[in-house]
Amino acid sequence: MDKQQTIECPVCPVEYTVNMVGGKYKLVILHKLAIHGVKRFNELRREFPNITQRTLTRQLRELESDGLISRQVYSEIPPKVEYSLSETGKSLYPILLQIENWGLNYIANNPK
Amino acid sequence: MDKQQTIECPVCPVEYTVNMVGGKYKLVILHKLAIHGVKRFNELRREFPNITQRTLTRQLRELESDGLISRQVYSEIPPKVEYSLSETGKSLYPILLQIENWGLNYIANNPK
DNA sequence: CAGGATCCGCAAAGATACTG
DNA sequence: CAGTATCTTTGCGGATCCTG
Repeated sequence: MDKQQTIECPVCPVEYTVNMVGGKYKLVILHKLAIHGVKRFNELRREFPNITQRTLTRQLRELESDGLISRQVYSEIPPKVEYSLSETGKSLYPILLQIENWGLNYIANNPK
Repeated sequence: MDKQQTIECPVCPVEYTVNMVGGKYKLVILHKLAIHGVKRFNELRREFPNITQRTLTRQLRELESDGLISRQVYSEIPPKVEYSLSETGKSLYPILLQIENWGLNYIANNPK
C-alpha cells in the first residue's frame, strides 16, 4: 500500500522564478544574451550606460551561480571573457521574448 | 511616497516591463490576482505571510498607478476594497503563466 | 477592515581607485 | 580587458502605532 503522497510546494513557483531573475539588471542582461548569443564583459557594459563595473560583475556572478549563464574565460592577454545563456538560461527564452513584446506593445499604446 | 527605482537601458522594451513588474512582490501579486480574479486587501496579506501592510499597500499603489490593477472601494463599514487585474494587467497573463511553469519545471528538475 | 504616519535597518547599488 | 577593493549612499521593505 502506497504511502500518501506529500505535497511539496513550500514556495510558490512564481516566487522561485522571481528570486532567480529578480535582480535589477538580470532580465535585461538575459535578454541581451538571448538576442546576441555571446557577449564580452565590456560589450555588456556598453549596453547599460549607467551600470557600474561592480554591479554588472555581481549580477553576472549571481546569474552564473544560479546556472542561468555560462562564463567562458580565455587565458590570454588582454583578457577575454565571454558570457552566454546556459541551457537552463535558454529555457527562459519564451519568457524573455514575451516580456519584450509586452513592452513593445505597451510603448506603442502609451505614447510618451 | 517614493516610487520604485527604475533602470535605464535606452529604448529597451524589456526595461519598460521590468520597471513596472520589478517590485519584490509585484509579480506574485499579479499572479495571485490572475488566478483568483478578485482579492481583498487582507486576503492578499494572508497569501504572503511575511509581507507587512505598508509594503503590500505600496506595491498595490504602484501597480495601480501603472495601470496594471484596479482598485474598487466600497463605501461601507467595515471598509471593503477589492483588487483585480486591469485590462492592461490581464495582458500579462501569458507571462505570468510561463513564469509559473518555468518555476515548476525548475523545481521538478532540481530537487532540493 | 484597510489603510496612514513614522522611524528604522540592511542589502543592493553607486563612486572611485587600483591591478593582473 | 575584466575585473577587485573600499567606502558611501539609497531605496526597498520591516516594525510599530494609530484611525475613519
